[in-house]
Amino acid sequence: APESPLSSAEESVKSLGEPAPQPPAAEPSEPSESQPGTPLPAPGHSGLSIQEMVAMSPELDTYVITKKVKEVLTDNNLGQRLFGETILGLTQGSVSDLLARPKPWHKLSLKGREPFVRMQLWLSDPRNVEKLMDMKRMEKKAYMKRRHSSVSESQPVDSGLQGSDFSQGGSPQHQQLQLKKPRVVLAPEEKEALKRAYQQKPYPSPKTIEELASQLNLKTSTVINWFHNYRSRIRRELFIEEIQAGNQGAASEGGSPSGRVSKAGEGDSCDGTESDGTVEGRPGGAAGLEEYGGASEGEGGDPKEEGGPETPARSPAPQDATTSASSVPGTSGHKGSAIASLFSFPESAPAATRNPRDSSLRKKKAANLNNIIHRLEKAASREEPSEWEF
DNA sequence: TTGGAGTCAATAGG
DNA sequence: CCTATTGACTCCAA
Repeated sequence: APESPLSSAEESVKSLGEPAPQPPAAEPSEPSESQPGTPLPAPGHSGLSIQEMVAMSPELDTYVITKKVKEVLTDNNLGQRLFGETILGLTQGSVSDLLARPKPWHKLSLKGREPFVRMQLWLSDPRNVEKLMDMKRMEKKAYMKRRHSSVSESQPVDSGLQGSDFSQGGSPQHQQLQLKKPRVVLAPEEKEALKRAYQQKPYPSPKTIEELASQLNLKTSTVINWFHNYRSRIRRELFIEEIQAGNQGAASEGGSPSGRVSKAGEGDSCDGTESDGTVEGRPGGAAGLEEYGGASEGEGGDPKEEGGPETPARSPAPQDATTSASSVPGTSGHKGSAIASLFSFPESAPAATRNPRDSSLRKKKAANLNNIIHRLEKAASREEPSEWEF
């Protein structure tokens, strides 16, 4: 068997500065980066680059796509690493995240949509699994080979120094100095404290951050990063609930028990001691305490409905969950233009009516509200307040 | 500069 | 091995 003639390029991606050639045995050390150079070298056939396809891609149902991908991968014992590296050009962790918490299409940036377009393309490739399995075999073969040579090398019970083995490729990486930054791991209590601080003030001032840092004995940058990450991840959970809400009737064929994404939990603000009773099950009704710490207040509390910070109204076109057959239906009139496969979700849209928001997630929305408030205050204190257009 | 979006990559569990 | 989590980084836009 020759080998995979597949879109080859697919992986030659990242060419520059990447240790792509083979699984790193020795670390490539410094992460430096040369410039991106060719962003996406893997257009595959049919001319246009992925970016172009992303640009003209119709709205895709990220939830359905990831669901399908997960199914195919697990059914065939293909790992996220392999899939990510060869098909998406992403690392395992990123793939895991993407598959577990896909953001709705309309909330994704152009860049963020790329992986989904690639997934859709992959799903519509009749030989996708076959190709990946080939890759898998090739990797194993390479691994075996490598292992062998190294074994034979270490066999000689020589005395003396252990010659550092050179990973071929001859990068000069020398001693890495173990200055590899140990990776901060926040203790559960520290996280608790930070979460508590977040509930009071999702957007702490530099001063507050400094205080938190010193109180918790953390670097300022760590606290800053934590807030960035936490906000970002909270936001994402909101998106997910949004998707699930819209994608109710998911009764696909036998199989996926559709894992609940709920996680919730969170201790309440005041005093740590998780008073939490046995809140079992669902994202149960959380007490929606939403008082923002200090700062302004005295709102003329009108129970106003909160409006999403953005995208006032949208019509995600609820796709039917059970999207069968990935292959492109009749559409294929033309010489396999890859784009066609992006339009493979013909089914008419059931156009369901948005049902009232579910309960729960109150807390999260509160944080979101804080977000808005924060911006308003910020705007107010700055230059001419005049227009608060939203 | 600040915040958001995407990712990476180390690491914790299976 | 594999997958999930998560602190840190890179890019970008305002």
